[in-house]
Amino acid sequence: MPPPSEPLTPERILAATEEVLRRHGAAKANVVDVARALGVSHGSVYRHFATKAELRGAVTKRWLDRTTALLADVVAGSEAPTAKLRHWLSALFDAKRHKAGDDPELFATYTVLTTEQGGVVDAHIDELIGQLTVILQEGVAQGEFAIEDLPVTARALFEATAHFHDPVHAPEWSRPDAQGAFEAVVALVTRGIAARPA
Amino acid sequence: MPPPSEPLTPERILAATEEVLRRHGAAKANVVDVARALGVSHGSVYRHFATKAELRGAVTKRWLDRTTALLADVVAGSEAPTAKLRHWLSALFDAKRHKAGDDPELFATYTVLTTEQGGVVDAHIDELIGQLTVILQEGVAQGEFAIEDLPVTARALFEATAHFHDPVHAPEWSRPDAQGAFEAVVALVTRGIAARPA
DNA sequence: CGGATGACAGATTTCAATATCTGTCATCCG
DNA sequence: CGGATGACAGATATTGAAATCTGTCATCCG
Repeated sequence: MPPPSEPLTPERILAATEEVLRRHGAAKANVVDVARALGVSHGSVYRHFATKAELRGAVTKRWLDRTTALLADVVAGSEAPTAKLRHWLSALFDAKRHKAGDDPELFATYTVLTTEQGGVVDAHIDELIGQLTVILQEGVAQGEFAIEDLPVTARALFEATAHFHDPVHAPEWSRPDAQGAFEAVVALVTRGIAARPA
Repeated sequence: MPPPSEPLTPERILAATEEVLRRHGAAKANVVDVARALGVSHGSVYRHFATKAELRGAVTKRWLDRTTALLADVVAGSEAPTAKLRHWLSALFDAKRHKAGDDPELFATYTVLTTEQGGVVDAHIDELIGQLTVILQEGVAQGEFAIEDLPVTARALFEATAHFHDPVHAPEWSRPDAQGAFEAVVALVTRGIAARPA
């Protein structure tokens, strides 16, 4: 067992945990394996994360935050509000669909993680709805959207498109008509918030 | 074992199966118990249903058809299209919410059944979307709705409201803000199909 | 003779013994 | 002395032998 060449940081532990999850799946990934991958005893891992659940929660947050960051770029862009909203929803659907389709095993692993880490997911969802709120706010300011209650509408938009981002619906994302169904829902909700021509 | 007082019909078998499912749950319900409840041998049950899966599928269909029938009354009513659409969506959400909330164990049982009986559920969904299509059709005819592709929009409406009828979202139906969230989504999609004032 | 029966084989589930894992902490090491 | 270690107790998961269930069919009964 070679001594660790670098100091043991939460960051290194998270990277190793991701790797163990990728290799062994959610059910068989355990703390001892993570420690072994790092060349330390499992007691050392517990110095940085109080429980296995906390460790898994941190990895889950990391995974979700990658999508949040991706979408933040869309929010920060300079498109017109309607285009930006469509872009944001497409980017969300695309990101999820690719995660699910490109590596189904890994996606299944993270589906288990998100299911057990409800709080982390709730925070992630709140962040996404926050991004939506920003886009809607811009649209109202520029006269493209007519919205009474911004936070409520942002949440409604998110829930109305759940079919295309909630992992429980992942099996349906690979259907041939998924893209068409997505566009139909986007068209529906987009019209739902559009300001009527003055 | 008293001889059956009435002839053994699919109908009687289904009623007995429902009862066994209610008593024992989806995991422990078995064909022998159904037969015992009817006072016959399990071989006799297999004369009417080829497999256990077929029997469970038939019970599942029955359960789903009760909701379909309920909603058909709304479709057959004489409300104005927008009101009828809201009424139909409310009735669907209410029916599901009550099934889930009033008897959680039974709901869990049928959740297992619907999960394993994908085809039966798909047919049920197609029926519901058919009902939606009728309402939308009326709305277009009466000038309340502006819709390009009727079947596609009907499906989009159904998917946009999935949060409030898909059993995978049942845990969220008992949240205090569920009704408000529902109304927000309904408002959103209703505006999305409304004809613009001429 | 048409329909019900129950013994049966193979598939599935249950259960308890066994093995592994989580989380703690007294001890060790640089 | 701060951080790593690994032995340990209780919790959780695995395993395989035993029990139950599904689906068939030769036989029986009215």
